[in-house]
Amino acid sequence: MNDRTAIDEAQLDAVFFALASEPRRRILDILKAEPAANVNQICAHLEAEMTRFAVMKHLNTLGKAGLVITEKVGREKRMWFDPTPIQWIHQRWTTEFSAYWAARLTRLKFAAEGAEVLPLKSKRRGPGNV
Amino acid sequence: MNDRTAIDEAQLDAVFFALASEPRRRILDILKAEPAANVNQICAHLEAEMTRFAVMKHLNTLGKAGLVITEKVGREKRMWFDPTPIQWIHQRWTTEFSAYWAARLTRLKFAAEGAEVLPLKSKRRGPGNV
DNA sequence: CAAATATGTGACTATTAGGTCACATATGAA
DNA sequence: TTCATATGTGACCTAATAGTCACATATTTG
Repeated sequence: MNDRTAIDEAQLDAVFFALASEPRRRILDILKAEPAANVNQICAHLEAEMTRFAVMKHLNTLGKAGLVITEKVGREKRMWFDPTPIQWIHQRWTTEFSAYWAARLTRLKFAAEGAEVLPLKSKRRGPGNV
Repeated sequence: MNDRTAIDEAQLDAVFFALASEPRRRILDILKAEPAANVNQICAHLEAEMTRFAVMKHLNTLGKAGLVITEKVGREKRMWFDPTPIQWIHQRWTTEFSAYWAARLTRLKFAAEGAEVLPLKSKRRGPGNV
């Protein structure tokens, strides 16, 4: 396999969703600064804002996104930040999107020369689109 | 100002949230392939899956994230994909996270040599954390 | 003007996320 | 065994999202 370029859309959803939360990004920052931290150690940083249960839910979300890996050690759970999913996205952006940026310049130049960007010929149903 | 490095956390939330949806990413793809498209033209690509109103809500979400810019032309609204917010994130990842990747290798090497990764000395309240 | 087109708004429902809590399990230590 | 620690589970409530629809506005065209 080793298919590093194929990106599952559902996995993308999970990663973006996990990152779309300031508390969860904070948790990743904590795990970056304090690798192998357990649940309570992470909670210690967020005591003022959240209970242990909320933190556990966030950790679960991050785990489902593949951004946090865990290892059970005795009665505690050690956790690490895993940047692999971020590398996927990074790759997608540096390929697909950088190609777009170049093409975009071309189109803007084209539009600046006074041409119609796209002909308007939509044949939609009446108002309401029902 | 021209402060390209400062990233507002709320704006980050908006961008990640907007990208955490397969339909919204599809809309961005459509806008990349069809710049200056109006609402109905975008709807034409999603007719089977969504009504016009749902598409408008997604466009609104993308607009709040700064991923789509609009221009009113007569009675229609032309739209473009704006990759600027993605460039912010891209920058953050290529600086902050690449620094972490290097540090992580160091830590894994350290851990592999048999050392305790972190001393356990949490002094939390009893079970339930109430 | 009247009719068709392009878009916008507010209300509504169903689903889901965020957060808290009571309670349960698992492990280590005295 | 007894107790404290570390984590897990399910229920619960509130708020926010996704999607649909009836209706309204603005603009072009005949």
